[in-house]
Amino acid sequence: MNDYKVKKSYPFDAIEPKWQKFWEDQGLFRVDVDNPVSKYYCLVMFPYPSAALHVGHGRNYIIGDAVARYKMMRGFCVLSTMGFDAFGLPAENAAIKGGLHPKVSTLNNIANMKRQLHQWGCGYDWPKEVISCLPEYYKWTQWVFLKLYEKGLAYKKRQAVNWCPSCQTTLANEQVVDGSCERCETKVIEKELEQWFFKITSYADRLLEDLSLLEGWPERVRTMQANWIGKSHGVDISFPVVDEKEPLHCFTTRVDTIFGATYIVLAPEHPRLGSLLRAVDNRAEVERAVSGMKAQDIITRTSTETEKVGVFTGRYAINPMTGEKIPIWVGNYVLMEYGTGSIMCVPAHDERDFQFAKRYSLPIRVVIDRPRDPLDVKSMSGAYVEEGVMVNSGPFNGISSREAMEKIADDMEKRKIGKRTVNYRLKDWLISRQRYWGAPIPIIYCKKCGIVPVPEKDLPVVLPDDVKFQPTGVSPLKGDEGFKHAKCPKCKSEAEREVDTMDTFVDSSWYFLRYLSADDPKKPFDSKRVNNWLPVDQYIGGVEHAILHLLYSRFIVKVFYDLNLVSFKEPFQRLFTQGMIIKDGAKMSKSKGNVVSPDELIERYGVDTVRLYTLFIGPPEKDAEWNDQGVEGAYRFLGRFWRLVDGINDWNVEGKVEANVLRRMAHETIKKVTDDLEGDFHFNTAISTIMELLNAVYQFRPKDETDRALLKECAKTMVLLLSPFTPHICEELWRRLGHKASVLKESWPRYEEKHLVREELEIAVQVTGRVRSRIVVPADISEEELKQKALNDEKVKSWIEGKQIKTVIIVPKRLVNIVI
RNA sequence: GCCGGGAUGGCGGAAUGGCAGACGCCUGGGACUUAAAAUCCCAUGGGAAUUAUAUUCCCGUGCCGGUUCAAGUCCGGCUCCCGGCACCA
Repeated sequence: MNDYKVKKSYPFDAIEPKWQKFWEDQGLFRVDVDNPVSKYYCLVMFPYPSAALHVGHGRNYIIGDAVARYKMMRGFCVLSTMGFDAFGLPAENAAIKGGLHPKVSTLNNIANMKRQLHQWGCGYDWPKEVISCLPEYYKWTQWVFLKLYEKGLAYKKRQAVNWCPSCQTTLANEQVVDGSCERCETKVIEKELEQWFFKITSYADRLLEDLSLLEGWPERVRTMQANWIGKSHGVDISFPVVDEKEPLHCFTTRVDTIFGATYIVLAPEHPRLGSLLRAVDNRAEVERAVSGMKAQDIITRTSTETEKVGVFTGRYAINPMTGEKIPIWVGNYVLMEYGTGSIMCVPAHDERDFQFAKRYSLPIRVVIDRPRDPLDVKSMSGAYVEEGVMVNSGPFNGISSREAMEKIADDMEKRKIGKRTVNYRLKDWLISRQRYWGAPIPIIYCKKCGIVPVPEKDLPVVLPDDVKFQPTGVSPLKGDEGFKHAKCPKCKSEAEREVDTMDTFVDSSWYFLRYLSADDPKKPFDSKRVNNWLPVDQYIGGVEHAILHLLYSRFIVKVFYDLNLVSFKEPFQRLFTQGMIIKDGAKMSKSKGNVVSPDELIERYGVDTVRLYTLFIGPPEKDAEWNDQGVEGAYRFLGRFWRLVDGINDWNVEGKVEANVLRRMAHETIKKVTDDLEGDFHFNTAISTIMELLNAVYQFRPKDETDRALLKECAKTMVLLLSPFTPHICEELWRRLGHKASVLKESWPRYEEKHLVREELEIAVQVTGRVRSRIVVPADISEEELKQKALNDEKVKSWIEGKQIKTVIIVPKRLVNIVI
């Protein structure tokens, strides 16, 4: 920032705090949730408490606040709430590095964020605030766990995790850099831990089906969710194993290619592997290769770029359709998480299998052919994955592969060698975290009674404050004897607590219900209230949450629905995902050092300027580049606006704009702004239309009382239209225009159709698609007259002279195209 | 790699298949001023022709091709960039 003082265009520093206090004192954002009349639940994704908000964060809250204010003016009873997703890894990591206790730093951060939100003029029903790291909240997160446990939807199983042997801790995929721990660079290994899961897979079908109910969601988010769930139909085929009783199961979506299955590949983690290798001579060698594959991370393994590596187990299976003996391999590109962890390989018709077969010289057999251009194995450079005609497939030869898909499945089901199944890519939700700063999982392990849930009356299982944060990576809870010690709720004997905490996504999967009963000590939420208020009318947040958070929230709500706790199937009626704010080509973040602090900007220009620029910067669903000079433009506009409405402007221009044009523009502006707010929240175009209106007003010179009344009407309209975006200046100007009540209590301006009508239109005249002239015609001209007028235009004449006119296309109110 | 999205002047962006570049920024010029700031007005995609200084023409929406009277917009094939990928939230 330059050090000279800018002369203020208007006294924002005096008016902004004044109106913030006014809204707060008047309780304009407080809602009596038991008496909703035309309710509107406007929800912004609650944030993780970071040290200070930058202008990139601001976009989310400013959009939410603009929507809430607009809906209030439309007469809705708007509930707009705020809370904090306060558990999480960064606060704990900071504590380990010698920083403050997570509870202290988190609550400090929350206090600062609340100061900033207030400073931004964002109105919330603060008494309903929720903070997920406080026992009053996480007591009920634990209750959610118990409900899922009762329903059989929470279970324990062994699962491989990324483990750093030096830090003695679990790592997220993002903490693994090139196979090593990001902190100490030790090689990361796979380790199996007993962990808690939520059975989201049993809701896979409903989560997929009900996407069709979500018409108010962006199509891309629905597509991403559908792909994430990844439903596929196929056949589970039993392959008998030579010298074994138990067959191997392979799931395939391409049963039509079964006659071309020339080998089988197992995932390195496949449970049958140990027994299959028992009697194999080079067992040690094979196992070494297998552990090498396990060391690769998932992203590398599934990449088609990564070299497919494998090892032959020395064992064989039987292709149940051909009766052939086919080898069983282990390969890095097969994942235990998907399907059955073993695949039948058809190199001629699957790209990955093709690469693998080439590398290890495994047989390739074409079973689906292209009739026009038959395939030849010797010359194939890749797999043929399209449909075609069956060949080399015994009784199925000659029919189409599509038809064969059904016939072969029927045949296999009849002979009991295969079964049609549905498979999902979606995995169960792993909720265990070996960390301190999260809600403890309410489970007790008793030597006699086994796994015993903590009874509801004993909740919350309180997170002990007095723990040691050490850089060993071991969860502080694990070393806390006082916490670990518990009495079995059933038999009262000595027992141990679960020391893992829950994934923070559990906290955030139900918070929108808690807002309605934030201070209720007896229950997590009130069914009657949530049934009145939900689904959320408008949910607003970052597109980075398009899959996980939204899917988990949908899942938990469906579980509550099944428990008769709520009467709605989906939590969020409409979803808006806003884009990120970019600075110098990268996402704004503290670590990249490209953050723009709102505090300085607010001091210099006032918060309405920052809000206006944030909304004007671009279409809100797209990423946008922050530009400090653009802020200046927003500030200039507000100064112009202020001077006009406050009446101190004595512009001395000729009246270029006529009264009837100005009136029409005013009504067009109301229509455009309203349409933008009712549609996709394109604040940028709404604001630019208001700017055009202001520019026109500056070109208008009132001549008489009628003109002055029109001018005043325009001023009033602009104050109301801008008030959701820049509420402080508008609240102030509204008073100066002589009104007593808050703009929020005012109703949204209406436009009149009769004022939108134009008397004359400018029509473009094209000659074979190129604009050659423009003509002004009466708005009610007939097509024939228009055509004649176009043909007789001087400029047009010179282009069509001596040419034959093929046809004339007329687009009403827009153009005439003369095709020669 | 897989899934989703994007690419338009010097910059952010605007455009129901129908006049590309609204609005804002930057820049240049002018008015006001002792001067500056602020403010107000005008110009502003690139190239060319004419000097009649107003107008005309040509080229332009990441790249290659197609459909159409007409394509930033639709179709096919690429390139590059961004988000998510299950322990960041």
